[in-house]
Amino acid sequence: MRDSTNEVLRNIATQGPLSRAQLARDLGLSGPTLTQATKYLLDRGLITELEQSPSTGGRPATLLGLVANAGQLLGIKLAEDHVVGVCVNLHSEILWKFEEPFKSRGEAAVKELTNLLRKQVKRVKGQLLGIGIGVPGVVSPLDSSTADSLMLGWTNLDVGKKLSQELNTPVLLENDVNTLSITESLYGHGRDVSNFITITLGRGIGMGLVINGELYSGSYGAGEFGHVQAVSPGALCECGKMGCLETLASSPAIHASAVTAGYIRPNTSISKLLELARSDKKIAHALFKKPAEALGIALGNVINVFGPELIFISGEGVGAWDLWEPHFQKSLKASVVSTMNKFEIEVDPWDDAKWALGATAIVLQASLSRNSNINSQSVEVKNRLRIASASGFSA
Amino acid sequence: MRDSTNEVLRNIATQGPLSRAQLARDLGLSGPTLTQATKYLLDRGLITELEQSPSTGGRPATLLGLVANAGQLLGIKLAEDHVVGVCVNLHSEILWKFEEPFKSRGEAAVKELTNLLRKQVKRVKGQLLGIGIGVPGVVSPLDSSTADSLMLGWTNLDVGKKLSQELNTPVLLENDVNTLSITESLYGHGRDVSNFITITLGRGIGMGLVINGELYSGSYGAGEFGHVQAVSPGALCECGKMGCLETLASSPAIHASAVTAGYIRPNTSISKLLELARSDKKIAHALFKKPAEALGIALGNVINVFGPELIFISGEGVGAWDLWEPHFQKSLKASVVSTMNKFEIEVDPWDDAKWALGATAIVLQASLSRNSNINSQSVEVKNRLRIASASGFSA
DNA sequence: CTTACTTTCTTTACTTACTTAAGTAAGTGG
DNA sequence: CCACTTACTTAAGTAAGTAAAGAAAGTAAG
Repeated sequence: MRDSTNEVLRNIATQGPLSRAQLARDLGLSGPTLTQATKYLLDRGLITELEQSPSTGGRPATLLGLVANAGQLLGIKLAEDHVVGVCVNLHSEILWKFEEPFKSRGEAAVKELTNLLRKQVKRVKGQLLGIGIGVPGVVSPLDSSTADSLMLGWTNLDVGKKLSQELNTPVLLENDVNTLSITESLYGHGRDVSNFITITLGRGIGMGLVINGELYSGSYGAGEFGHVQAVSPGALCECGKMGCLETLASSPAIHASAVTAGYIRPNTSISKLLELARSDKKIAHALFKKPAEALGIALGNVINVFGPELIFISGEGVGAWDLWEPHFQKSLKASVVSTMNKFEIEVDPWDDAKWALGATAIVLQASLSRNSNINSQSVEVKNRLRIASASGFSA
Repeated sequence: MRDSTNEVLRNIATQGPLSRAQLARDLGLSGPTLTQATKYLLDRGLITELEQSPSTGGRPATLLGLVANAGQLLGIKLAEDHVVGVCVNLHSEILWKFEEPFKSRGEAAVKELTNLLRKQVKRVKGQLLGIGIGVPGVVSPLDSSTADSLMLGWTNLDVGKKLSQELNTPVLLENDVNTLSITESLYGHGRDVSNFITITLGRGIGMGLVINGELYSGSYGAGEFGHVQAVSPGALCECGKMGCLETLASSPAIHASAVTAGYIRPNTSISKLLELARSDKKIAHALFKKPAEALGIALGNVINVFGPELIFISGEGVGAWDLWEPHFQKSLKASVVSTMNKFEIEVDPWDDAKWALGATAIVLQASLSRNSNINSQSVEVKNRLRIASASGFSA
């Protein structure tokens, strides 16, 4: 297959329906090359001709769009006690969702997950391209298979390989914040931005980095934003260090500080705590000023080094963003050097299914990306997309 | 010209003499392709056949090396009151050096620099590929021509274009810390490392980032490490913010704190100050503990986010590294998360000519890099290297 | 000193992935 | 109706790679 075919598919998938002429301009290719590439994709049923766009003085362009049912993807979000998942088509339209209890700790975890997913895989009608799993922890960038996660109680656990063998389907793991970053980079505002940062607030504080349009994974991992030192001397973090940002600004930390101050009892829920804070400005100030300032300074420092165009803020913690924002904005402004003060901030309302949706994006990314032939799983996903129509299932 | 030809030239330039067979293995190309590519480069006099490497059981390999005199480069380091420069051949051997007084402030600065460089350009025998200039400040990544520098008193000054027109030679500007990073990435320990960080200590505190083997310049610049917030509330920095790392750990800041403490008088030199600190442990402790700890924490936080393999520490300030190190190492260790604690640190002794040498590296980089066709200057440098032998000057 | 083997490099013939050139298709505006 | 524009197709050619085969230049063993 031609190099360009992949680029064409990628552009149609991410930008929506496009004409051949437009694709040629975007990709810097000649007309004939596009005729060739699109013929290949049309033959295989991956794309289809749609309506014509109105003429601009000459022959009107025929738009080409992705065939939604040429493939389906499963996206999973793992938590300590449950699993959320979605099945989507190539338009990233959710076909169905599921949520099941799951114990991530203990010997039987992988087996339980296997059985749970086997049920879901059976429900898929058509070509299943692969399963993407978002993990709250560190995933090896080499194989997208082994995971370390404090939250799940996993140390160097090769989940992906086992699942993939048992289910006979490509399985790709990725850090859950990174899946969110890829979603933004494929579909969100990050689509036409080459350098941006995603941060997530919640039980932990995470960061995903997109550099030159690609997810950055560092040499030994990246984006351990929750464990930058924010206060000195500070409290002991579960990572073993002192004064991490998480000890100050994670939701458990804020909850704990409210308990210590006597505003709530230890078993009061987070939502009750937020209600209380919204009803009493003094309490809001006492609970959120320090964390929000620490977050602003820490993020400002990353911006000074990284010079991004865009910052996404997400995670379950953004439900309380109104309480963070004033202090955060002030300290962020004060810590960023003036030449870099041009970035935009986008706060994304949090949604449980969105994370699972993000996990499907890593599979799609693998099938579309230029340089994702690193591991066997990605290659297999690509192959499945190519031969989709050959197996004769498509609508 | 083939895509591979550039890769071949790049590998020979950076790795030293190599055989065709070795290059084929390194680049993942077939024998015929290498025969073709090397024939092109040999015809043009850019490379030459050297001695044969001893046989390993078969036909011995013929080594191919860069022809030193196929091109020459000028590298300049600008300071507020003087200019240091070197002329090197393609082996990066220094042919001659110069140092001249120069007033960076005022209307006449560019004209003075032009005249000063014109003299040097005339001294070059052979093909001058281009002039690289390291600037203590921010250089626009778009054109490698306009510079902002507090230290030189320049705001948005388009130096490169004017010099290039007057001297009829490609001129590339780059931040001086970045030139150092490129030097490490081309010739130094950073050669086989894809993600590393360079920091410099001195009048300011700088940072260069190499990501995926390429210099990272951010969307609005990058590496403003001297202006991350290290202390709150902190002293006013010349950048207008409060509590920047530079207000604590730059050499003027340390000097000032020694004056305030009454150890020295305002006009005592830095070297006298270091003598004093080395003779009295208490003074060393009082002057260097806080800055070194702040540096350790700030760097640790960057490491947590970027996960690099290697850290270079350089700049005129490393002359006092023995005084920084103990406090620095301790706080760095304490702030980096355990999974990323695998990086190495290399402290580079500082040398005035090395910075100028670094400036030549950006020109060489432009002629060798895969994707440096962004601006006209880089393209011109490439052309000059290609047609070098055609003009019939070579040895 | 021949013979067998290894490794390096070159030549030839082919493939792939594009291109340019020329023409067809289908609209617009005078 | 006819010139003009824009979109797409067909045909032929080119650039840059590959694979296969062989020549060149060494080592190792009998």
